[in-house]
Amino acid sequence: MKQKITLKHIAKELDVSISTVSKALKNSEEISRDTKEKIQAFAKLYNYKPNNIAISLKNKRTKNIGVIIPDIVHHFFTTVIRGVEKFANSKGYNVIVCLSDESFDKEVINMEMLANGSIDGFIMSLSSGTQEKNDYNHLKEVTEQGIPLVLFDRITNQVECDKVVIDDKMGAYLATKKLIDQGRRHIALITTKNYLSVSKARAEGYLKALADNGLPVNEDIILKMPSMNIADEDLLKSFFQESKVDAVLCVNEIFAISAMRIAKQLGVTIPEDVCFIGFTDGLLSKYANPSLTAIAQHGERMGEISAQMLIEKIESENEEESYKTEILEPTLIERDSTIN
Amino acid sequence: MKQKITLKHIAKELDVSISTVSKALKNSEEISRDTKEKIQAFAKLYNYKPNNIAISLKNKRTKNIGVIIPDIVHHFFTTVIRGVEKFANSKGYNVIVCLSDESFDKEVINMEMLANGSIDGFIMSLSSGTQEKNDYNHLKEVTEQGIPLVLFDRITNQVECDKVVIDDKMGAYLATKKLIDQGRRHIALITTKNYLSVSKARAEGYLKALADNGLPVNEDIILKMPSMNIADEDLLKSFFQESKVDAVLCVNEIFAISAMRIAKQLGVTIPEDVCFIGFTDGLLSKYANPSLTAIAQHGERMGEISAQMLIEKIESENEEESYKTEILEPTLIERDSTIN
DNA sequence: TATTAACACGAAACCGTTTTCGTGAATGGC
DNA sequence: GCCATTCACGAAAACGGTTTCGTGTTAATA
Repeated sequence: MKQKITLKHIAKELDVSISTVSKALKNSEEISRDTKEKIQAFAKLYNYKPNNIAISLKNKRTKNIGVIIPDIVHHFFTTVIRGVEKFANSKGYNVIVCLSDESFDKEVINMEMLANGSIDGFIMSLSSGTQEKNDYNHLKEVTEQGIPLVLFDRITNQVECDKVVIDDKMGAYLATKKLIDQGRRHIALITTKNYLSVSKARAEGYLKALADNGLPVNEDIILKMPSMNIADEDLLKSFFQESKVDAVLCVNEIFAISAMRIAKQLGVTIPEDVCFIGFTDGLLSKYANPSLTAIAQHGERMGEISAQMLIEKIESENEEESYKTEILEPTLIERDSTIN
Repeated sequence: MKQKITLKHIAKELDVSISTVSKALKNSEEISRDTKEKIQAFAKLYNYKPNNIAISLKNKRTKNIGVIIPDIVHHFFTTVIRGVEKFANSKGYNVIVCLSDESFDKEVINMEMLANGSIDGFIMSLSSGTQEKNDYNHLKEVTEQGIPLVLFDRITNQVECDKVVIDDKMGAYLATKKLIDQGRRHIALITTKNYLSVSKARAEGYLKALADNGLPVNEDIILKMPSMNIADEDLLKSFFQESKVDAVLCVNEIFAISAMRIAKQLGVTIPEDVCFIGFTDGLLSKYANPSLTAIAQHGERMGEISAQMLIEKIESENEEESYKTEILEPTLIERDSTIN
C-alpha cells in the first residue's frame, strides 16, 4: 500500500520548502524554470494530487452540493438528480444525496449534518412531513447562515430563496382542457390529501379549467388517496362502480396506471369510454397499456436549472439578496389513453 | 447573516484558550465544572457546531462514502442507493453519488475526484464502457492507496476487493426451470451483447437449465439487443413473426415489457401462448399488463450489505487483506405473465 | 564602488479542529 | 515552612494545503 504523497514529502525529498513546491506546482512566476521542472516531474512521477479536504478548509469551499429529496426510488426525483449531477459535474462539483424519506425529522437531521461545512449549498424538495407540519425553521437557519438554497418542485413561500417549479396549475389546466375539448364532461380528479403543494396547485388548475368552460364541479368525482406512493385499489374499484365518469386526471403515474387497470377490469374501454391523463411522464406512462397521456415535468431540466442557480449563488461575490423563482412550462405528451 | 461560530470565537469571547473550549465541549475531566458549564452554555446559545472539514482534516476521516453507478434513472440502482443511504446514515456517513453514465472515462474522472480525500471508501457498479474496455487500473490504484472498495452487481474478478452480487446464473436457471416445468420447450432469451458480466451469467443459467433438462439450444431464439436501455422494436417484431417460441426470458424489464407488447400486437395471448419472465423486479413488472413474473434482485438489501462491508473495512484497525464476496439469492416473483 | 532592482526562494500565518505536553497555582503532608 | 501532588488550564504541533511577506543573492545602474 503506497501512501498518498503530500507537499511535505516532495519538499523534503527535493530539499526545498513546502511553499516552493506549492508554487512550482501552480506554475508560479516566482519559481525558476529549473526548479519548477524538477518539482513538476517529481510530482507527476509520484502521482501527486492535492488533498481536497485541506483545500476545502483553506478556501472555505468544498465544491460539494447537498441534494435532499424525499425519495429516490421515484422516477421524477432521479431525473432531477441526473440533471443536477450533469451540471454540477461540469462545474467541478460533487453531489451529496440525502433522503428525507418524507420525514420532517430526517430532513432536519440531514440538513444539520451537511450544514457544518460539508457542502457549499443545498438543493432540495420538501418532504411531505415537512409540508404537513408546515415548519421551515431548519431552512431558515441555513439561509441565515448564508448557505445558498434552491428549492424545487415541492416548495414553500415561507422561505426566501431561489425556487424552481413547473407550473403545476397550468399542467392540470392543459390536461383538463384537453379532455373537455374532446367532449368529456364528467372529468374525475384522483389526487392526494391536500397538504402537498403540488397536489394543491394541480387541483386548482383542474378547477379553473372546469370553471372557464362552464362545467360544474362535482365533489363526488374528486377522489383523495390516503397514500401517495400506492393507490388504494378498493377505493378505485368502488369509485368506478359508483361514479359515471368519462375522463380521469391523476396527479401521478401510479394512480393513473392503477386506475386504468381497475377500469379495464370493470369492462371500460380506454380511451373510448374513459380517457386518462397522468402527471409525471415516467417509464410507467410510456410502457403502460394503453400508453398513458401525461404531463411531462421535465425533471432533468429542473435539476440542471436548480444546479445552475445554486452554483451562481455560491460563486457570486456580492451579498445582495435577490431571489428568483423559475417556472417551467409543463408539456402534454399525447399517447393512447386519450383520443387522437 | 450570522457567521458560523468557531472555537476561536468562543475562546476570545470567554477569555479562555481554544484548547480549553475544545476540551470543555467534550466534557473533558481536565476542565473544572464551572468553566465547562460556562462554555457549554455559551456554545449552546450560539448554536456552535464543529466544522466537519476541519475534523476531517485532523482525523483523516471524512465520514463520506462515494457511490459510483452507471445510471440513476434505473429502478435497480436507485433501490441500491436507498439501501446504502439507509445503512450509511445509521452509522453517521453521508453518501456522495456520482454517475458514470456507462462511460469508462467518466468513471475514471469521478473516482479521481473523490479519491483525493473526499471519501473514506467506494461502493460501485461497473459501467458498461469499463466492462467492454476491460481496463480496471483506476480501481487498482484506489485499492493500492488503501481506500476500501466494494463492487456490486456489475463486478470483475480482476480486482481484489469485497463484492456483492446476486447469483444471476441461478436466477436465470430458476426462471428457465420454471418455464420448462410448465411444459415450455421453445424458450427464447432476450439479452444484450455479451460483455456485461450480468448478461453473461444470466445466459449461462439459461443454458444450464436447458442442458439439465435435455433441451437443445436454439441459437435462433437467442436475441441480442444493441442497446440495454431500450428495446429495438423492429427486431422484436420480426423475431416474433419468424420464430415459434412458447416462452421468453428477458435480462431486464424493459425488454420484457416491450416484448410483451409486440407479442400482444401480433395476436399472442399471455401467458397461454407465450409465457414471459423478466429480470429486475421493478415498478414496470408490477404494473405491467399482464403483470410480469420477475426475478427479484433485492437491490436494497444489496445496498445495505455493500455499505456494511465497506464501513467495516473503513473502521477496522487491522491491515490484513481479506476479501469476501457476498452472493445473494434471487427470488422468483410469480405474476400473471406465467401460468399459476 | 555604492545603490538598487530583480530574482528565487523560505518563514510563517492561516483555515478549524484535536491532543500532547508543560506550567503556575493551590493543596496536601510532614 | 518546604516539597510533592493534584488541579485547571494554555501553548503548540499537527492535519495539508495557500499565500503574504521578508530576505539573501545576483545583476544592473549611477
